[in-house]
This record gives sequence, structure tokens and C-alpha cells, in this order.
Amino acid sequence: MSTVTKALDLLQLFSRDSPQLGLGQLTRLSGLNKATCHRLLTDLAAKGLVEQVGPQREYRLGPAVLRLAALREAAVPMRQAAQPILRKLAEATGETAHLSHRVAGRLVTLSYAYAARPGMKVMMEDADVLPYHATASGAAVLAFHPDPEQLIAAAPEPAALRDRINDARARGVAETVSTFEKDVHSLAVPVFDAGGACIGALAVAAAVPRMTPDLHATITRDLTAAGAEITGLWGGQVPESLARLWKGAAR
Amino acid sequence: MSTVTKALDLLQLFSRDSPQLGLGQLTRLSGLNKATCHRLLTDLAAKGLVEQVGPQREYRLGPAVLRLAALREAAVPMRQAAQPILRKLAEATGETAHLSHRVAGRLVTLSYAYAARPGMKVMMEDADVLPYHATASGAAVLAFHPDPEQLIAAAPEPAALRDRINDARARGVAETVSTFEKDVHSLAVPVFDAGGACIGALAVAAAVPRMTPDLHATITRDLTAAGAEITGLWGGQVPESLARLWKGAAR
DNA sequence: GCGGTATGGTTCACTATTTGAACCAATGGT
DNA sequence: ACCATTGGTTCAAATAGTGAACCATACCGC
Repeated sequence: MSTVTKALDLLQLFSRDSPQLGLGQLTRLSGLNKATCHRLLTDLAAKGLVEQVGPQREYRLGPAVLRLAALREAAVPMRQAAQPILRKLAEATGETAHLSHRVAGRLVTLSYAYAARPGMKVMMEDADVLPYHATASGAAVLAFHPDPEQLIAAAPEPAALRDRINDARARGVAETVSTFEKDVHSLAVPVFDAGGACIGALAVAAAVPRMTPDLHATITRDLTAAGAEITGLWGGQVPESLARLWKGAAR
Repeated sequence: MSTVTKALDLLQLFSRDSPQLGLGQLTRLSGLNKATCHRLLTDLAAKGLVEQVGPQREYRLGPAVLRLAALREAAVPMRQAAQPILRKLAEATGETAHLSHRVAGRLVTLSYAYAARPGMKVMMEDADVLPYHATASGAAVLAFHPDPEQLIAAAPEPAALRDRINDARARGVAETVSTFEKDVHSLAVPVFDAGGACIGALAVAAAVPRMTPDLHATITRDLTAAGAEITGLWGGQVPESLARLWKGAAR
């Protein structure tokens, strides 16, 4: 394993739940030697990717990541471009819409929107990692993955996941009920890049009791339309077979 | 030089002007060997820090930086916390307010706000690097830097910079006229962290012809107040001597 | 068609960087 | 006073990094 990979793995250890980590914790979590870990952190800190804070000298993500993200959004405004569509989708369905994209093999929440009306809503957070095996978004992505077998095999219940994926392939929309979060009913569609590869998923999540047949139909219709729209905005290409399925959903 | 440092230096080569770079350009710009450069980029790409795009296989910053930035803002909402103050400052002065912070030794634009009224405004971009030697923000930071000599010596006109720094120390506010951008008149104050170290600068920039004595007084008053406010919000501590100067400015 | 010159990417002997057990210093609890 | 933490440092040993030369492909002028 390259040292660069080790250093970047250290960055991945920071999360919403543990935004600050001491040297000891980082060595334990990473499995690296303490000296190695310390040297890598020193390198990262020198470039501002992490910073040390307080008398405990704990580490946290540094200001340089903000600069990189600003440059990324300036160059590739994926998030910004998708935001209005996300809001429109949330508004049209009355539920929570969220968009995730594949980064380094994982599915990460990029953005989300709530409908501006009262009632129970599914809440989201940016930068959260969605498990492939328990989310509609995950199933949507795997359904159009060139080689999903490894990820399917790693799931706690491969059979259930495989059913869900086949269902998503057949209908063009993935669905989960109370899998990742209890009492949450989710529908998701994949999003594609210019090469026709699946790079993310768009989903609408509603509380289970709210999901009437009417709402289900509304979400399916608006979700597929929004999926096509975001794929287009990102310069992507929806595979022909799926485009036909989605046209059917639009009626 | 450690390999991690080399890899991180590669990331720094991407900018607003050159958001996409080929392998050849990256090797030239970095001075690394092509094979080395390629391997580092492969490592970075595997973690989503960069991605390859198009038939030319050019590299650009990847989606992972968005995730890191989202986590950073969730943990340390510096940008978000400062935004309202920035807007208030822009509004109160009628000009452009901007906030920069030190990352890896460089001064980088973090955020900015324009006054919502007609007239000529100085325009800003996020993530731009401000030169220490030609900006009011740079002088403000150097004035409270523990060891500014090296940076001063590197300036094209060290003497002029030294004057500007001394002036900033004496008045608590740094000032430049037509140095970085022609016909732009800037005033800046430093911003501090909990340890009393200077970590950035807050500035107001106006077109030279607009800078009347009245406006100058208004900016000085509101800028020092806002500087104290942001330092406080960020959990920082304004040095006693400077706090006294600023209180004088507030009248 | 050909040669020349770009491009991105790969190989492998050589070597310089990385590694990790053991160490130090400081702090907190009993 | 002692033990158990913490963060951080050292240096011989070993691994991972390096770079000149290589390949494949694409484009341009002739």
C-alpha cells in the first residue's frame, strides 16, 4: 500500500460523529504505526488538509479542503446544478429528495432538499455514506453497475439485495421499505455520466405511513423525470433501455 | 520531500484558471518524473481526490474533496458563521467585504459579500490566493505574524511592504491603494484564533474614486467591529493592544 | 503512405524514503 | 510515589519510491 493511500485513508477517518481525533485514536483506527501515522499527519497538516487544535493537540480536517472544494465546484458545479431540481422534486412530492454520488467506490450524500410544508419528513445530512445493501439509492446504483457481484456478496443478506436489484432493473426504479432507517420508504433512480456509467442516485424518502398508492405513483413519475434531468445537466447519458422504462413511468 | 507532500502539491496545481490538467502538464508544473507523477495521481484518483475525464484522460479535482469540505464545515463552521457578518459589513459600507484565512502559509479567500445596491463593486472569487505583498489583507496578517521577515524579504518591494505593515501595526488597520488590483482601495484587519495567533484577515474593498473621507471613516469603524466579532465567533482572542486601538476606532 | 512530435501510460534495476520497536516528556489519576 | 495515559522522537533495517527508457496511440505536414 502506497504511503499516499495511507495518508488519504487517514483523512477518511474523520466523520460527522468523530470530527476530532487524537494521534492514538488515529493510529488505532488506521492500524498504522504511531510514528508513521504521526509523520503522515505532519505532512497533511503542513498542507492544511488537517490541523491540530487545543492543548490535546487533536487533529481535525483543515481549511485546505474548503479551498479544494470551492475549486471543484467552480470547475464542475454538480451540486449547484442539481440543487434546483432537488428542490423542485421535494416540492412536487412533498417529501425529502436527496442525491448521492459514487466517490472512491462508496456512495456519499451530495445534497438534499425538504418540501416546504408541515408534516413528518425524513432528515438527511451531507457527506454521509450510504450502504449499498440497505438503501434504495444503493440498489439503484448496483442495478447499473458493470460488476456488482463483489458488493452484493459483501451484503448481510445477499439474496434480498439481489431481489431488490433485479426489481430495480425491471422497473427502472429501486425501492426499500424500513431497511436502512426504520419506517422510511425510499424510491431511487440511478444517474449516469457521459460514458453511460452509473455515478450516483437520486432518491425520494418518505415516512412509511405517508406512502399511499397515489404518492407512490407521483414519486415514481417525478423521480424518473428528475433523474433524466440531472443526468442531462451533468452531461450524462441514460442507457437506452432505461430511458424507455422511464418514459413509460412518465405516461 | 515526502511522497505525501508531493501528492498534495499536485492537488495545489489545480486552480480556477486551469481546472483540468493532463499528465504532461502536471509533470512539468510539479517538476516530478512522469512515472512518479502518474503513480501519485493514480493513488489520488483511487480515493476520489482527483478524477480523470474525457478521451484525453485529463485530471481534475474529484468528488471526495466535496465530502471532506462538508465534514469540515460541519465540524468547524467558520465560513457559515462569518457569512452574516460579512453581509452586514458589505451592507453597512456599501462596498465589497471579503474574508481570507491562512492555509498552509498562504492567504486564501474564504468568503465574500457585496452590498445589494447599484454602483461599481470590486468582484471576488472564492479560493483565490492573495499575495501578502500587494494586499491589505496580506499586510494585516503580516503585521501580526510572529516571524514575517522571510515573507517580507520575498516581496518585490520589501521597503514599501514594511512601511505598510508598520502602518497597520500602528493603526490596527492595513491599507492599500491600487496595489493588487488597479483602482481598488482596500482596508483590512487581522482575525485571530484562540491562541491569539493571526489566522486570517477581513477586508473591505472599494473603487478608488468612491473612497471619500467619510466612507473611509465608516469602513474603519465597521471593519474593526466586524473583525472583533468574527474573531469572537471563531473562538479567537484579539491581542489586548490591538483591541484598544480598535476601541479607539469605534469612537 | 511516411517521419516527426505530441499525448498518456508502463517497466524494472537502483536507491532513498519509509517503517516500527523502543524511547522520551508531560499529564492525570490513585 | 507510582502506574497508565497522552503526544511525539529516534535510527537501523527494510520496504516502497524513483526515473531513464520504453510502448502505444493520435495528430500534423508532406
